[in-house]
Amino acid sequence: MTRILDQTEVLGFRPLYRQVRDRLIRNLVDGVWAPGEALPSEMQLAADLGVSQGTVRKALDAMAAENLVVRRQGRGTFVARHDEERILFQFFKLVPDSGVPSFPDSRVLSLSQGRADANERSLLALTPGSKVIRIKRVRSIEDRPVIAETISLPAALFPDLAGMAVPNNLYGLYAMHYGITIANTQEKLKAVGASPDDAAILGVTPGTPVLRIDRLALALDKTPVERRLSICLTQDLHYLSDLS
Amino acid sequence: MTRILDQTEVLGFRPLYRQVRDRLIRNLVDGVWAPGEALPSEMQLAADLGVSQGTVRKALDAMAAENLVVRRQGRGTFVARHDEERILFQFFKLVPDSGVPSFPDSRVLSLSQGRADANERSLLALTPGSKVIRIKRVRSIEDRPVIAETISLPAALFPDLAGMAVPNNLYGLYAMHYGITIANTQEKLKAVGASPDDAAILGVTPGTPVLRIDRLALALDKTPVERRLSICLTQDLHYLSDLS
DNA sequence: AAGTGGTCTAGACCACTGA
DNA sequence: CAGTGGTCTAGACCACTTG
Repeated sequence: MTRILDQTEVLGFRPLYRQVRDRLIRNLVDGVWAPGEALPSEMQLAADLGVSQGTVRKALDAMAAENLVVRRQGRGTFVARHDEERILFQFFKLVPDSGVPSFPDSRVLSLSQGRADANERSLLALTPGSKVIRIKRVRSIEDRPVIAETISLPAALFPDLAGMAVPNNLYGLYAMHYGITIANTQEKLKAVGASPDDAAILGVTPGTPVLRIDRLALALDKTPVERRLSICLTQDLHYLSDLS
Repeated sequence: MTRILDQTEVLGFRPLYRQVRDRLIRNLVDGVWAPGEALPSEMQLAADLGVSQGTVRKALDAMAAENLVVRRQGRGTFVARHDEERILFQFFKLVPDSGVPSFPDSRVLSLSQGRADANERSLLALTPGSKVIRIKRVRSIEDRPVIAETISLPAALFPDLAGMAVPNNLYGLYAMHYGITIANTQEKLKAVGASPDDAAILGVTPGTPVLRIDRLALALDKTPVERRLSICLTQDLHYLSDLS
């Protein structure tokens, strides 16, 4: 592998370690290294790319900060896996008022396919007429239904999904069967009254105050991949947000 | 200033750059450098502390990642200031559904002092009988009241606060007059129905779904400093949470 | 031009893991 | 024990700001 060149001319300046990082992320997107697999060692990568070990280190440290890889002293650098523990820690912010966070069970209510509506088109960057897969499910903690969830996926990205068993941990499915890694999510929260439908699903009266979480999930290359609308009962739960 | 010694013996290993970081944070807590002021240059600090420039750099980079200092190429490293722009970006997550975030105006409804209740004692780590200052205020965006807020402060940390004008930006006041820098906050969100009191303040009917944000703010040294209970109307606003 | 932080390199040594 | 990532150092050069 030959050395990457600086391109100081136009775009202002892109540091070498940035180029190394982008190149390694490209490899992740392309599935060169599978989730859970070890990357080559720093020395190896440095030799391959024609840069110093320190530069590779800086790129890998940045990727570790983005939760794309996990580094373990004495063992190596590994592609981050989308197992439940990681999802729980990274993306699932609803925790019981007293007690430890736990991954909720889920039961699928319906799975259908149709034309994307205006909202889905805008969020998922789809063209008019594009199809989306919609999954509606209810999630329970300690056997009590607490989340009614509607998930919209671009059908083009997920062929044959309709014929598969829908697992509890969807992000694991995206990674495993479609090679799509969710890297970022953006969530917009509001308090609203429960609609009759959602109220029925959750076993409360319509109009009950519920937390409405509108999540958009992006892949490694910033492509929008999933829109998820969650209606949450927060009687015994809260959404935990740490800022610093 | 003499070199800091490793203390590998007991606690397992504390890297040099960590010790440098802790030492610099100690200086921030002690007010050696005021907010907005420039720290000594990397070379200067390295000479003072008897370590290499690279080690100082790593410590400062870590502090920049924690938003404690701001580094500007060609100018220097500055103690982070608690001006409105920074607060807006760092701690204020409520944004209009369409449009740019803006800092809300606020009007104080009451300011009183009393014994901390059980909840305040537990959150603020106070002993029974400790006094707290309570501020109740309403905050408006574009002249519409959208947040009813109750703030509890340990009276011991904020002498004479009752006699001061309460500014819109409280964290600026804490920093300026009391030398207390808010470094982290933890927020717990729930959807609830508005109480009669809050409903009256916000101009809605009791029971209207509102977002309840229970915030605990910590100082640089992890001391709990402020508890803030915000009741928010989210008809035209949402709470924005970016995860990665 | 001088001074700052930012990048990149090279090399030594340390801490941790697993065979 | 060899191999990995983690720390620390020293030095060269680059990009940016200010005078």
